[in-house]
Amino acid sequence: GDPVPAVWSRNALVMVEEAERGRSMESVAWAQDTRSWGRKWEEERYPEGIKWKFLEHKGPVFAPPYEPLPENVKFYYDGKVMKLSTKAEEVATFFAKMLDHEYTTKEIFRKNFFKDWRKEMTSEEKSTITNLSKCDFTHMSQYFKAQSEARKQMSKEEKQKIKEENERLLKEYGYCVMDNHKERIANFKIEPPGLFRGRGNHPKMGMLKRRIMPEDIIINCSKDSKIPPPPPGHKWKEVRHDNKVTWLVSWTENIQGSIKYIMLNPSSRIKGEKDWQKYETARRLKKCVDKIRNQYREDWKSKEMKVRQRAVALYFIDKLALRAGNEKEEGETADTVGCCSLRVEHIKLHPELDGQEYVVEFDFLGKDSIRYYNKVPVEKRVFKNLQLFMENKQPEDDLFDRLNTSILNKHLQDLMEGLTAKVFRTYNASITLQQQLKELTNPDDNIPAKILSYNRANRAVAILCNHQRAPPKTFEKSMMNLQSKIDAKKEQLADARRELKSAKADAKVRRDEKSKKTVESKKKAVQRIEEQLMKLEVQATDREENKQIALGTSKLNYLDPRISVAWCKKWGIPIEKIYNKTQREKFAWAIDMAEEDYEF
DNA sequence: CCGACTACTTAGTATACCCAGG
DNA sequence: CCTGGGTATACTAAGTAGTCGG
Repeated sequence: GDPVPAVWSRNALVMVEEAERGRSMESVAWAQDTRSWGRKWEEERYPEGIKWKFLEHKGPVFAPPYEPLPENVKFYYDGKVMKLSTKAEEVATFFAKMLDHEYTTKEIFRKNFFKDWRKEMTSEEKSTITNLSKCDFTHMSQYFKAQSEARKQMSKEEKQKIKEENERLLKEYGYCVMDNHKERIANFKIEPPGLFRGRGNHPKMGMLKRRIMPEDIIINCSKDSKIPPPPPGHKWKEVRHDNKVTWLVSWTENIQGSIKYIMLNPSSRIKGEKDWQKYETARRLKKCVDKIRNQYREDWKSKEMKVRQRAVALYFIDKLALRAGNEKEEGETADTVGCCSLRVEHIKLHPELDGQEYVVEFDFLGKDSIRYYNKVPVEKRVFKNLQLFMENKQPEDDLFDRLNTSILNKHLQDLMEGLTAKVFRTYNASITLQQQLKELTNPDDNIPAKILSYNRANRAVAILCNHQRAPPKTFEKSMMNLQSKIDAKKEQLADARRELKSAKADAKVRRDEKSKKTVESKKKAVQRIEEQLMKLEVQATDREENKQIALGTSKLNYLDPRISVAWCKKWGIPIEKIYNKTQREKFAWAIDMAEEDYEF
């Protein structure tokens, strides 16, 4: 296999040096501690399930306390001014801040909000405020708009002050020490209270997300570390020392009752190693995917219904990169599905469609309520099986009634160690990128054209994984701007060509050095403008093709970064053209280890 | 096998920020 | 120097998948 990337152990030293250059006593102390821990052990492997041996951090940063509105900002009920209690006012401001958003017009949102708001009211408020439609938040809303406007208009000095305060916070709370590394924490700030905004048609939208207090917080750190003190006058819910998990802080959220965590940044050793491992698992799948494909094709003929369903579902997961589709609690979340949870109503069978045989039409809402719509020709056996699965069922019945993700994953585990449904998405995404890069990269292209090819390869993956985005609000406008830039450039080019022509004619007559030189410089100018024009045109194509497709998600989560690094090395593309700073930090391990001949 | 619980990855959108061009 | 538009980052919701106890 591949060697362990040196980047993590090297980073540890770099981080220590950086800390030592810091001015505050605090950071010097940290640096010294870090170094002594660094001596304790060098990058050793841990026994199964152990995630770390030493963990020290400063605890979370809590949301700023509520600041009551100034006296002159009024709330009106039924046309009359009403002074709200602090608690009721705070919740009202959450609604007022969202007044322009479509959410606040939705029936469920309003109902949930009003119900939770009433819980925060005094008994007098409760008896007065009985109808949300009679509540007038517009003055509050205007006040907040003015506030954010004022924030934009702040002087440079004021903005600088805020920036410095954020930096201070980051420096103090944004890092932890895990073993011999000083690591960046991903989300050290606790989520502030507000109104829950689910995606899609979420039954809980508008509910009050309550303020998290120290008493809700579980701290996880090692016994021999400096345990972070709770804010004065408060206590932690619990301090534990569990080195079988990677999180530093957790609390239970009140909307779904699920646990939220504070964890490390993707640049950290613990996340990076896991990421690397993920792609290694996908590469192991590459070695046996043919066998697995043959196997599930055989299983389409099985006598057992359960086996047939499993085999058809796996075919979808493999061919269409569908998600596994865990069961969800009905009524608790938006109604979305993945492969195993598909219902009869989500597919249509067309024995023939647009000249193709055996077409399956998919139409369902997947993760984040993003619509998956696709017409796919399938093999006859798959088609016949689907007909069988749908026999005597209602639209709302499960398509794969004998199957769930746990059954499927158990089966996959037998086919390959560590294989689960999601590995297929990773595998197919990465292999597609590699193939597309081979196919689309033209060795004679210049760098911008090669990058366009890269983006097209990336886009093929995003389409496969159905990574969509709302077209940016400014899309049309920015396209028009770009087009007028292109037009201007074309005119400039025409001018330059005319000038070149006349310079040539001039040189022919004069036949002197000076006019020859002029021709040369005019030639250069034409070339330069041609290049600029081509760059703009490439940009326009790229942007148009990207209108509704999000490239970021696949780049960050599905594409083995070593493929991209190798491609950059092979074609002499600076890595900065492909990965921004954050991405380079996350993929430091890959940048470190991949050579130009890397094969996924 | 099931449901509850837990830990972790993947996801789109809102907002902050920065820099090119007027 | 200012502005606006485009990119980077922050945010947090919504998935996957494992474990455990009955």
